[in-house]
Amino acid sequence: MLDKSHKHVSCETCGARKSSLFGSFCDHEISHVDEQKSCAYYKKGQPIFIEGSFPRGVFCLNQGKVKIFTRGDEGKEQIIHIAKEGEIIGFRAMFSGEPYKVAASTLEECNICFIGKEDFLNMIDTNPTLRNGIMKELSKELGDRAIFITNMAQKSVRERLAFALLILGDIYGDEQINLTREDMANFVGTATETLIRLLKDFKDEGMIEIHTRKLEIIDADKLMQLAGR
Amino acid sequence: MLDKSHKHVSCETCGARKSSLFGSFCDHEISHVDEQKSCAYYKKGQPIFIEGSFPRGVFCLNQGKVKIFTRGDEGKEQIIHIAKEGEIIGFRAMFSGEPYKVAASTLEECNICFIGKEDFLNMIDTNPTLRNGIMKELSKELGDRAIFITNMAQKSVRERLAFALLILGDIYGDEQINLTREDMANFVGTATETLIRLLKDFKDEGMIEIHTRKLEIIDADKLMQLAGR
DNA sequence: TAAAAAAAATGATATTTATCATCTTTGAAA
DNA sequence: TTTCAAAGATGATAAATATCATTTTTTTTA
Repeated sequence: MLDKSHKHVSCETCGARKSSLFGSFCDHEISHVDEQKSCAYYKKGQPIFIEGSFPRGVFCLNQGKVKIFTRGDEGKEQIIHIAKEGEIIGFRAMFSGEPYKVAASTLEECNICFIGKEDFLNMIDTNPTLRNGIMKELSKELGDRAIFITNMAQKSVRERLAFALLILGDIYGDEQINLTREDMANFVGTATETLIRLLKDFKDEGMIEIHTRKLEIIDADKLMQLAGR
Repeated sequence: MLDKSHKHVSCETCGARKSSLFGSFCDHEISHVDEQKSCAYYKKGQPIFIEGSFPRGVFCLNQGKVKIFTRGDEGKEQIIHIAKEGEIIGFRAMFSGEPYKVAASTLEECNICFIGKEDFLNMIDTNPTLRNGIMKELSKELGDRAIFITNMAQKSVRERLAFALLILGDIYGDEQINLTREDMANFVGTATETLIRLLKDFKDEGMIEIHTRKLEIIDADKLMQLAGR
Protein backbone atom coordinates (compact mmCIF):
# COMPACT_ATOMS: atom_id res chain seq x y z
CA MET A 1 0.00 0.00 0.00
CA LEU A 2 1.31 3.40 -0.96
CA ASP A 3 2.10 6.05 1.60
CA LYS A 4 -0.87 8.41 1.39
CA SER A 5 0.78 11.07 3.48
CA HIS A 6 3.64 11.36 1.03
CA LYS A 7 1.87 14.11 -0.89
CA HIS A 8 4.91 15.88 -2.19
CA VAL A 9 6.84 13.45 -4.36
CA SER A 10 9.98 15.18 -5.53
CA CYS A 11 10.90 15.26 -9.24
CA GLU A 12 14.55 15.16 -8.25
CA THR A 13 14.15 11.74 -6.67
CA CYS A 14 11.26 10.45 -8.84
CA GLY A 15 12.14 6.92 -9.86
CA ALA A 16 9.97 7.14 -12.95
CA ARG A 17 11.58 10.29 -14.29
CA LYS A 18 14.57 8.87 -16.13
CA SER A 19 12.30 6.89 -18.44
CA SER A 20 9.93 9.82 -18.97
CA LEU A 21 9.78 12.81 -21.28
CA PHE A 22 11.55 14.74 -18.53
CA GLY A 23 14.38 12.21 -18.56
CA SER A 24 16.83 14.47 -20.37
CA PHE A 25 16.14 17.53 -18.22
CA CYS A 26 19.09 19.10 -16.45
CA ASP A 27 19.05 19.81 -12.70
CA HIS A 28 17.81 23.33 -12.95
CA GLU A 29 15.05 22.42 -15.41
CA ILE A 30 13.92 19.63 -13.11
CA SER A 31 13.78 21.81 -10.06
CA HIS A 32 11.65 24.22 -12.09
CA VAL A 33 9.20 21.40 -12.89
CA ASP A 34 9.28 20.38 -9.25
CA GLU A 35 8.25 23.86 -8.15
CA GLN A 36 5.33 24.04 -10.60
CA LYS A 37 3.79 20.68 -9.83
CA SER A 38 1.48 19.40 -7.15
CA CYS A 39 1.12 15.77 -6.17
CA ALA A 40 -1.78 13.63 -5.05
CA TYR A 41 -2.60 10.11 -3.94
CA TYR A 42 -5.34 8.34 -5.91
CA LYS A 43 -7.01 5.19 -4.74
CA LYS A 44 -7.80 2.25 -6.99
CA GLY A 45 -10.55 2.95 -9.50
CA GLN A 46 -10.51 6.69 -8.97
CA PRO A 47 -11.12 8.90 -12.03
CA ILE A 48 -8.37 11.33 -13.07
CA PHE A 49 -10.34 13.09 -15.75
CA ILE A 50 -13.53 12.35 -17.64
CA GLU A 51 -14.62 12.48 -21.25
CA GLY A 52 -16.06 15.82 -22.34
CA SER A 53 -14.44 18.00 -19.70
CA PHE A 54 -11.79 20.58 -20.48
CA PRO A 55 -8.18 20.01 -19.47
CA ARG A 56 -6.63 22.26 -16.87
CA GLY A 57 -3.20 20.69 -17.09
CA VAL A 58 -1.33 17.43 -17.51
CA PHE A 59 -0.80 14.51 -15.16
CA CYS A 60 2.51 12.81 -14.54
CA LEU A 61 2.33 9.28 -13.26
CA ASN A 62 4.79 8.69 -10.43
CA GLN A 63 3.48 5.36 -9.22
CA GLY A 64 0.80 2.95 -10.45
CA LYS A 65 -1.12 2.12 -13.62
CA VAL A 66 -3.87 4.11 -15.30
CA LYS A 67 -6.36 3.15 -17.99
CA ILE A 68 -7.21 5.57 -20.81
CA PHE A 69 -10.56 4.77 -22.36
CA THR A 70 -13.54 5.97 -24.33
CA ARG A 71 -17.14 4.99 -23.89
CA GLY A 72 -19.30 3.72 -26.75
CA ASP A 73 -22.97 4.45 -27.31
CA GLU A 74 -24.19 2.24 -24.48
CA GLY A 75 -21.53 3.43 -22.05
CA LYS A 76 -19.31 0.39 -22.54
CA GLU A 77 -15.64 1.18 -22.07
CA GLN A 78 -13.01 0.66 -24.74
CA ILE A 79 -9.53 0.83 -23.27
CA ILE A 80 -7.21 2.62 -25.68
CA HIS A 81 -4.06 2.61 -23.60
CA ILE A 82 -2.69 1.62 -20.23
CA ALA A 83 -0.21 4.11 -18.81
CA LYS A 84 2.55 3.15 -16.44
CA GLU A 85 5.03 4.92 -14.19
CA GLY A 86 6.73 7.87 -15.87
CA GLU A 87 4.06 8.60 -18.45
CA ILE A 88 2.52 12.00 -18.92
CA ILE A 89 -1.24 11.75 -19.28
CA GLY A 90 -3.75 14.03 -20.91
CA PHE A 91 -1.60 16.26 -23.04
CA ARG A 92 -3.52 15.57 -26.23
CA ALA A 93 -6.47 17.74 -25.27
CA MET A 94 -3.99 20.40 -24.17
CA PHE A 95 -3.13 21.14 -27.79
CA SER A 96 -6.31 20.24 -29.60
CA GLY A 97 -8.39 22.87 -27.83
CA GLU A 98 -11.15 20.28 -27.69
CA PRO A 99 -12.54 18.70 -24.54
CA TYR A 100 -11.14 15.31 -23.56
CA LYS A 101 -12.28 12.61 -25.99
CA VAL A 102 -11.01 9.97 -23.58
CA ALA A 103 -11.25 9.42 -19.85
CA ALA A 104 -8.62 8.19 -17.40
CA SER A 105 -8.90 6.30 -14.14
CA THR A 106 -6.51 4.42 -11.94
CA LEU A 107 -6.21 0.63 -12.09
CA GLU A 108 -4.48 0.51 -8.71
CA GLU A 109 -3.29 2.90 -6.05
CA CYS A 110 -1.36 5.73 -7.65
CA ASN A 111 0.74 8.79 -6.93
CA ILE A 112 0.07 11.32 -9.65
CA CYS A 113 1.55 14.78 -10.05
CA PHE A 114 -0.16 17.65 -11.81
CA ILE A 115 1.28 20.47 -13.89
CA GLY A 116 -1.03 23.37 -14.77
CA LYS A 117 -1.83 24.17 -18.39
CA GLU A 118 0.00 27.52 -18.45
CA ASP A 119 3.13 26.12 -16.86
CA PHE A 120 3.18 23.15 -19.18
CA LEU A 121 2.57 25.10 -22.39
CA ASN A 122 5.26 27.50 -21.30
CA MET A 123 7.70 24.64 -20.86
CA ILE A 124 6.84 23.36 -24.35
CA ASP A 125 7.42 26.78 -25.89
CA THR A 126 10.75 27.36 -24.24
CA ASN A 127 12.18 23.85 -24.21
CA PRO A 128 12.78 22.36 -27.68
CA THR A 129 13.87 19.01 -26.25
CA LEU A 130 10.62 18.56 -24.37
CA ARG A 131 8.68 19.79 -27.37
CA ASN A 132 10.35 17.36 -29.71
CA GLY A 133 9.79 14.60 -27.20
CA ILE A 134 6.10 15.42 -27.07
CA MET A 135 5.80 15.56 -30.85
CA LYS A 136 7.61 12.28 -31.15
CA GLU A 137 5.28 10.75 -28.59
CA LEU A 138 2.15 12.07 -30.30
CA SER A 139 3.41 10.71 -33.62
CA LYS A 140 4.35 7.36 -32.23
CA GLU A 141 0.95 6.91 -30.62
CA LEU A 142 -0.74 7.89 -33.86
CA GLY A 143 1.09 5.06 -35.60
CA ASP A 144 0.22 2.63 -32.81
CA ARG A 145 -3.43 3.51 -33.09
CA ALA A 146 -3.41 2.91 -36.84
CA ILE A 147 -2.19 -0.59 -36.08
CA PHE A 148 -4.76 -0.96 -33.29
CA ILE A 149 -7.53 -0.11 -35.77
CA THR A 150 -6.19 -2.61 -38.28
CA ASN A 151 -5.98 -5.30 -35.63
CA MET A 152 -9.58 -4.67 -34.62
CA ALA A 153 -10.67 -4.94 -38.25
CA GLN A 154 -8.64 -7.91 -39.37
CA LYS A 155 -7.51 -10.09 -36.48
CA SER A 156 -9.64 -12.64 -34.68
CA VAL A 157 -10.33 -12.19 -30.97
CA ARG A 158 -7.82 -14.94 -30.26
CA GLU A 159 -5.10 -13.13 -32.19
CA ARG A 160 -5.95 -9.81 -30.59
CA LEU A 161 -5.79 -11.36 -27.13
CA ALA A 162 -2.30 -12.69 -27.85
CA PHE A 163 -1.32 -9.22 -29.07
CA ALA A 164 -2.83 -7.56 -26.01
CA LEU A 165 -1.10 -9.95 -23.60
CA LEU A 166 2.27 -9.07 -25.11
CA ILE A 167 1.58 -5.36 -24.72
CA LEU A 168 0.40 -5.92 -21.15
CA GLY A 169 3.49 -7.99 -20.48
CA ASP A 170 5.63 -5.01 -21.50
CA ILE A 171 3.62 -2.63 -19.37
CA TYR A 172 3.70 -4.78 -16.26
CA GLY A 173 7.37 -5.70 -16.67
CA ASP A 174 8.46 -7.92 -13.81
CA GLU A 175 5.08 -7.86 -12.16
CA GLN A 176 2.26 -10.15 -13.21
CA ILE A 177 -0.52 -8.72 -15.36
CA ASN A 178 -3.20 -7.52 -13.00
CA LEU A 179 -6.49 -6.44 -14.53
CA THR A 180 -10.10 -7.48 -14.12
CA ARG A 181 -11.36 -9.77 -16.86
CA GLU A 182 -13.76 -7.01 -17.82
CA ASP A 183 -11.00 -4.44 -18.28
CA MET A 184 -8.99 -6.94 -20.27
CA ALA A 185 -12.01 -7.68 -22.48
CA ASN A 186 -12.52 -3.95 -22.95
CA PHE A 187 -8.92 -3.62 -24.03
CA VAL A 188 -9.10 -6.52 -26.50
CA GLY A 189 -12.52 -5.42 -27.68
CA THR A 190 -14.56 -8.51 -26.92
CA ALA A 191 -17.14 -9.86 -24.49
CA THR A 192 -15.93 -10.76 -21.01
CA GLU A 193 -17.16 -14.34 -21.39
CA THR A 194 -15.25 -14.80 -24.64
CA LEU A 195 -12.10 -13.45 -23.04
CA ILE A 196 -12.40 -15.83 -20.08
CA ARG A 197 -12.81 -18.84 -22.37
CA LEU A 198 -9.81 -17.83 -24.45
CA LEU A 199 -7.62 -17.29 -21.39
CA LYS A 200 -8.41 -20.83 -20.39
CA ASP A 201 -7.43 -22.07 -23.87
CA PHE A 202 -4.17 -20.12 -23.64
CA LYS A 203 -3.48 -21.72 -20.29
CA ASP A 204 -4.22 -25.21 -21.64
CA GLU A 205 -1.86 -24.50 -24.53
CA GLY A 206 0.90 -23.50 -22.15
CA MET A 207 1.14 -19.86 -23.17
CA ILE A 208 0.11 -18.36 -19.84
CA GLU A 209 -0.32 -19.21 -16.18
CA ILE A 210 -3.43 -18.00 -14.39
CA HIS A 211 -2.98 -17.05 -10.72
CA THR A 212 -6.58 -16.19 -9.87
CA ARG A 213 -6.82 -12.72 -11.25
CA LYS A 214 -3.17 -12.27 -12.10
CA LEU A 215 -1.65 -13.56 -15.33
CA GLU A 216 1.86 -14.65 -16.11
CA ILE A 217 3.24 -15.02 -19.60
CA ILE A 218 4.97 -18.39 -20.05
CA ASP A 219 5.58 -18.63 -23.77
CA ALA A 220 5.99 -15.19 -25.32
CA ASP A 221 7.26 -16.64 -28.60
CA LYS A 222 4.11 -18.64 -29.09
CA LEU A 223 2.03 -15.59 -28.30
CA MET A 224 3.99 -13.53 -30.82
CA GLN A 225 3.48 -16.12 -33.48
CA LEU A 226 -0.24 -16.12 -32.76
CA ALA A 227 -0.51 -12.33 -32.60
CA GLY A 228 1.12 -11.85 -35.99
CA ARG A 229 2.94 -8.68 -36.83
CA MET B 1 -8.58 15.33 -66.30
CA LEU B 2 -5.89 17.33 -64.58
CA ASP B 3 -3.28 19.25 -66.51
CA LYS B 4 -0.22 17.04 -66.30
CA SER B 5 2.06 19.71 -67.69
CA HIS B 6 1.19 22.06 -64.87
CA LYS B 7 4.03 20.80 -62.75
CA HIS B 8 4.66 23.93 -60.80
CA VAL B 9 1.54 24.72 -58.83
CA SER B 10 2.10 27.96 -56.97
CA CYS B 11 1.44 28.21 -53.23
CA GLU B 12 0.39 31.81 -53.74
CA THR B 13 -2.54 30.78 -55.91
CA CYS B 14 -3.18 27.31 -54.41
CA GLY B 15 -6.91 27.00 -53.89
CA ALA B 16 -6.44 24.47 -51.11
CA ARG B 17 -4.11 26.63 -49.04
CA LYS B 18 -6.58 28.76 -47.12
CA SER B 19 -8.06 25.67 -45.49
CA SER B 20 -4.66 24.15 -44.77
CA LEU B 21 -2.08 24.43 -42.03
CA PHE B 22 -0.43 27.11 -44.15
CA GLY B 23 -3.68 29.07 -44.18
CA SER B 24 -2.49 31.70 -41.73
CA PHE B 25 0.89 32.25 -43.37
CA CYS B 26 1.75 35.77 -44.45
CA ASP B 27 2.88 36.58 -48.00
CA HIS B 28 6.56 36.32 -47.33
CA GLU B 29 6.19 33.03 -45.45
CA ILE B 30 4.20 31.58 -48.31
CA SER B 31 6.69 32.60 -50.94
CA HIS B 32 9.33 30.88 -48.82
CA VAL B 33 7.29 27.65 -48.82
CA ASP B 34 6.76 28.09 -52.54
CA GLU B 35 10.49 28.25 -53.15
CA GLN B 36 11.20 25.12 -51.11
CA LYS B 37 8.58 22.88 -52.62
CA SER B 38 8.40 20.81 -55.77
CA CYS B 39 5.21 19.64 -57.39
CA ALA B 40 4.19 16.51 -59.25
CA TYR B 41 1.24 14.97 -61.02
CA TYR B 42 0.12 11.54 -59.78
CA LYS B 43 -2.20 9.30 -61.68
CA LYS B 44 -5.05 7.35 -60.10
CA GLY B 45 -3.88 4.49 -57.87
CA GLN B 46 -0.28 5.65 -57.73
CA PRO B 47 1.58 5.16 -54.43
CA ILE B 48 2.93 8.26 -52.66
CA PHE B 49 4.85 6.41 -49.99
CA ILE B 50 4.85 2.87 -48.68
CA GLU B 51 4.83 1.24 -45.26
CA GLY B 52 8.27 0.61 -43.82
CA SER B 53 10.21 3.19 -45.81
CA PHE B 54 11.76 6.27 -44.24
CA PRO B 55 10.27 9.71 -44.86
CA ARG B 56 12.29 12.24 -46.81
CA GLY B 57 9.75 15.02 -46.45
CA VAL B 58 6.05 15.83 -46.35
CA PHE B 59 3.44 15.93 -49.09
CA CYS B 60 0.93 18.70 -49.56
CA LEU B 61 -2.21 17.78 -51.45
CA ASN B 62 -3.14 20.45 -53.98
CA GLN B 63 -5.75 18.51 -55.91
CA GLY B 64 -7.39 15.09 -55.49
CA LYS B 65 -8.00 12.49 -52.76
CA VAL B 66 -5.53 10.16 -51.13
CA LYS B 67 -6.03 7.06 -48.99
CA ILE B 68 -3.85 6.44 -45.93
CA PHE B 69 -3.81 2.79 -44.99
CA THR B 70 -2.02 -0.04 -43.23
CA ARG B 71 -1.82 -3.64 -44.27
CA GLY B 72 -2.77 -6.52 -41.97
CA ASP B 73 -1.05 -9.89 -41.77
CA GLU B 74 -2.40 -11.16 -45.07
CA GLY B 75 -1.76 -7.91 -46.90
CA LYS B 76 -5.34 -6.73 -46.66
CA GLU B 77 -5.64 -2.95 -46.51
CA GLN B 78 -7.27 -1.07 -43.67
CA ILE B 79 -7.95 2.52 -44.65
CA ILE B 80 -7.27 4.80 -41.70
CA HIS B 81 -7.93 8.13 -43.29
CA ILE B 82 -8.85 9.73 -46.59
CA ALA B 83 -7.04 13.00 -47.23
CA LYS B 84 -8.48 15.76 -49.36
CA GLU B 85 -7.25 18.99 -50.94
CA GLY B 86 -5.17 21.12 -48.57
CA GLU B 87 -4.03 18.34 -46.27
CA ILE B 88 -0.42 17.73 -45.42
CA ILE B 89 0.42 14.04 -45.60
CA GLY B 90 3.12 12.01 -43.94
CA PHE B 91 4.32 14.30 -41.20
CA ARG B 92 3.82 11.75 -38.45
CA ALA B 93 6.86 9.71 -39.37
CA MET B 94 8.79 12.98 -39.67
CA PHE B 95 8.77 13.36 -35.90
CA SER B 96 8.63 9.79 -34.71
CA GLY B 97 11.96 8.87 -36.24
CA GLU B 98 10.37 5.55 -37.17
CA PRO B 99 9.68 4.35 -40.71
CA TYR B 100 6.19 4.92 -42.07
CA LYS B 101 3.66 2.69 -40.31
CA VAL B 102 1.08 3.59 -42.95
CA ALA B 103 1.13 3.83 -46.72
CA ALA B 104 -0.51 6.41 -48.99
CA SER B 105 -1.79 6.19 -52.55
CA THR B 106 -4.01 8.32 -54.71
CA LEU B 107 -7.69 7.54 -55.18
CA GLU B 108 -7.90 9.72 -58.27
CA GLU B 109 -5.64 11.97 -60.31
CA CYS B 110 -3.74 14.30 -58.00
CA ASN B 111 -1.38 17.22 -57.91
CA ILE B 112 0.86 16.84 -54.91
CA CYS B 113 3.64 19.12 -53.72
CA PHE B 114 6.64 17.96 -51.73
CA ILE B 115 8.62 19.75 -49.02
CA GLY B 116 11.93 18.21 -47.96
CA LYS B 117 12.48 17.05 -44.38
CA GLU B 118 15.10 19.68 -43.52
CA ASP B 119 13.05 22.53 -44.90
CA PHE B 120 9.92 21.35 -43.16
CA LEU B 121 11.54 20.75 -39.76
CA ASN B 122 13.16 24.14 -40.07
CA MET B 123 9.78 25.76 -40.68
CA ILE B 124 8.40 23.98 -37.60
CA ASP B 125 11.24 25.20 -35.44
CA THR B 126 11.02 28.81 -36.51
CA ASN B 127 7.29 29.20 -36.96
CA PRO B 128 5.27 28.75 -33.75
CA THR B 129 1.97 29.14 -35.57
CA LEU B 130 2.73 26.28 -37.92
CA ARG B 131 4.09 24.25 -35.03
CA ASN B 132 0.99 24.75 -32.94
CA GLY B 133 -1.14 23.92 -35.93
CA ILE B 134 0.73 20.66 -36.40
CA MET B 135 0.47 19.76 -32.72
CA LYS B 136 -3.21 20.55 -32.77
CA GLU B 137 -3.63 18.36 -35.83
CA LEU B 138 -1.67 15.46 -34.33
CA SER B 139 -3.77 15.70 -31.17
CA LYS B 140 -7.04 15.92 -32.99
CA GLU B 141 -6.25 12.85 -35.06
CA LEU B 142 -5.25 10.98 -31.95
CA GLY B 143 -8.67 11.64 -30.51
CA ASP B 144 -10.36 10.63 -33.76
CA ARG B 145 -8.49 7.37 -33.80
CA ALA B 146 -9.54 6.56 -30.23
CA ILE B 147 -13.11 6.88 -31.44
CA PHE B 148 -12.35 4.83 -34.54
CA ILE B 149 -11.03 2.02 -32.33
CA THR B 150 -14.12 2.17 -30.13
CA ASN B 151 -16.39 2.07 -33.15
CA MET B 152 -14.58 -0.98 -34.48
CA ALA B 153 -14.97 -2.72 -31.14
CA GLN B 154 -18.52 -1.81 -30.29
CA LYS B 155 -20.55 -0.85 -33.34
CA SER B 156 -22.12 -3.27 -35.81
CA VAL B 157 -21.01 -3.14 -39.44
CA ARG B 158 -24.28 -1.41 -40.29
CA GLU B 159 -23.60 1.34 -37.74
CA ARG B 160 -20.01 1.72 -38.85
CA LEU B 161 -21.09 2.06 -42.47
CA ALA B 162 -23.47 4.86 -41.54
CA PHE B 163 -20.64 6.53 -39.64
CA ALA B 164 -18.23 6.09 -42.55
CA LEU B 165 -20.69 7.50 -45.07
CA LEU B 166 -21.06 10.66 -43.01
CA ILE B 167 -17.30 11.10 -42.86
CA LEU B 168 -17.02 10.43 -46.59
CA GLY B 169 -19.82 12.90 -47.21
CA ASP B 170 -17.76 15.56 -45.43
CA ILE B 171 -14.62 14.69 -47.35
CA TYR B 172 -16.29 14.70 -50.77
CA GLY B 173 -18.31 17.85 -50.05
CA ASP B 174 -20.39 18.78 -53.09
CA GLU B 175 -19.11 15.86 -55.11
CA GLN B 176 -20.57 12.39 -54.85
CA ILE B 177 -18.67 9.79 -52.84
CA ASN B 178 -16.42 7.98 -55.31
CA LEU B 179 -14.62 4.90 -54.04
CA THR B 180 -14.47 1.27 -55.07
CA ARG B 181 -16.62 -1.02 -52.94
CA GLU B 182 -13.42 -2.70 -51.84
CA ASP B 183 -11.86 0.54 -50.60
CA MET B 184 -15.08 1.40 -48.84
CA ALA B 185 -15.16 -2.03 -47.19
CA ASN B 186 -11.53 -1.57 -46.15
CA PHE B 187 -12.44 1.75 -44.57
CA VAL B 188 -15.45 0.36 -42.70
CA GLY B 189 -13.53 -2.77 -41.76
CA THR B 190 -15.75 -5.43 -43.29
CA ALA B 191 -15.94 -7.82 -46.24
CA THR B 192 -16.74 -6.33 -49.65
CA GLU B 193 -19.81 -8.54 -50.04
CA THR B 194 -21.21 -7.43 -46.70
CA LEU B 195 -20.68 -3.79 -47.62
CA ILE B 196 -22.48 -4.22 -50.95
CA ARG B 197 -25.47 -5.81 -49.28
CA LEU B 198 -25.68 -3.07 -46.69
CA LEU B 199 -25.45 -0.32 -49.31
CA LYS B 200 -28.45 -1.86 -50.99
CA ASP B 201 -30.33 -1.88 -47.67
CA PHE B 202 -29.45 1.78 -47.15
CA LYS B 203 -30.74 2.58 -50.62
CA ASP B 204 -33.99 0.69 -49.97
CA GLU B 205 -34.38 2.62 -46.74
CA GLY B 206 -33.96 5.93 -48.53
CA MET B 207 -30.71 6.96 -46.89
CA ILE B 208 -28.55 6.98 -50.02
CA GLU B 209 -28.77 6.96 -53.80
CA ILE B 210 -26.47 4.65 -55.74
CA HIS B 211 -25.24 5.95 -59.08
CA THR B 212 -23.26 2.93 -60.24
CA ARG B 213 -20.05 3.44 -58.38
CA LYS B 214 -20.83 6.87 -56.96
CA LEU B 215 -22.92 7.41 -53.87
CA GLU B 216 -25.11 10.28 -52.82
CA ILE B 217 -26.30 10.89 -49.29
CA ILE B 218 -30.04 11.52 -49.21
CA ASP B 219 -30.93 11.39 -45.53
CA ALA B 220 -27.98 12.46 -43.38
CA ASP B 221 -30.16 12.70 -40.25
CA LYS B 222 -31.18 9.09 -40.52
CA LEU B 223 -27.55 8.09 -41.03
CA MET B 224 -26.51 10.07 -37.97
CA GLN B 225 -29.16 8.42 -35.88
CA LEU B 226 -27.94 5.03 -37.06
CA ALA B 227 -24.27 5.85 -36.61
CA GLY B 228 -24.73 6.91 -33.01
CA ARG B 229 -22.39 9.39 -31.42
C1' DT C 1 -14.97 -13.57 10.52
C1' DA C 2 -19.43 -13.48 8.48
C1' DA C 3 -22.21 -11.43 5.04
C1' DA C 4 -22.63 -9.12 0.92
C1' DA C 5 -21.02 -7.67 -3.32
C1' DA C 6 -18.19 -8.11 -7.16
C1' DA C 7 -15.73 -10.83 -10.29
C1' DA C 8 -14.93 -15.11 -12.63
C1' DA C 9 -16.49 -19.15 -14.84
C1' DT C 10 -19.54 -22.22 -17.54
C1' DG C 11 -23.23 -23.84 -20.64
C1' DA C 12 -26.70 -23.20 -24.11
C1' DT C 13 -28.23 -20.58 -27.83
C1' DA C 14 -28.76 -16.77 -31.14
C1' DT C 15 -26.83 -13.53 -34.23
C1' DT C 16 -23.79 -11.41 -36.98
C1' DT C 17 -20.67 -11.48 -40.40
C1' DA C 18 -17.21 -13.84 -43.29
C1' DT C 19 -16.30 -16.99 -46.85
C1' DC C 20 -16.89 -19.35 -51.13
C1' DA C 21 -18.90 -19.94 -55.53
C1' DT C 22 -20.95 -17.94 -59.26
C1' DC C 23 -22.92 -14.57 -62.23
C1' DT C 24 -23.58 -9.83 -64.14
C1' DT C 25 -22.29 -5.30 -65.21
C1' DT C 26 -19.16 -1.66 -66.17
C1' DG C 27 -15.29 0.62 -67.94
C1' DA C 28 -10.91 0.53 -70.24
C1' DA C 29 -8.03 -0.79 -73.95
C1' DA C 30 -7.19 -3.03 -78.28
C1' DT D 1 -17.11 -1.25 -81.51
C1' DT D 2 -15.66 -5.51 -79.60
C1' DT D 3 -13.15 -7.74 -76.12
C1' DC D 4 -11.43 -8.42 -71.79
C1' DA D 5 -10.44 -7.49 -67.08
C1' DA D 6 -11.97 -5.45 -63.08
C1' DA D 7 -15.61 -4.32 -60.20
C1' DG D 8 -20.07 -5.17 -58.53
C1' DA D 9 -23.75 -8.18 -57.13
C1' DT D 10 -26.15 -12.33 -55.29
C1' DG D 11 -27.02 -16.82 -52.99
C1' DA D 12 -25.77 -20.52 -49.95
C1' DT D 13 -23.24 -21.88 -46.11
C1' DA D 14 -19.93 -21.86 -42.33
C1' DA D 15 -17.61 -19.83 -38.61
C1' DA D 16 -16.84 -16.72 -35.06
C1' DT D 17 -18.46 -14.37 -31.37
C1' DA D 18 -22.12 -12.18 -28.54
C1' DT D 19 -25.78 -12.77 -25.45
C1' DC D 20 -28.37 -14.66 -21.71
C1' DA D 21 -28.90 -17.46 -17.74
C1' DT D 22 -26.84 -19.47 -13.94
C1' DT D 23 -23.32 -21.02 -10.75
C1' DT D 24 -19.01 -20.65 -8.34
C1' DT D 25 -15.24 -18.16 -6.46
C1' DT D 26 -12.96 -14.26 -4.69
C1' DT D 27 -12.76 -9.90 -2.55
C1' DT D 28 -14.49 -6.30 0.18
C1' DT D 29 -16.62 -4.39 3.99
C1' DA D 30 -19.59 -4.27 7.87
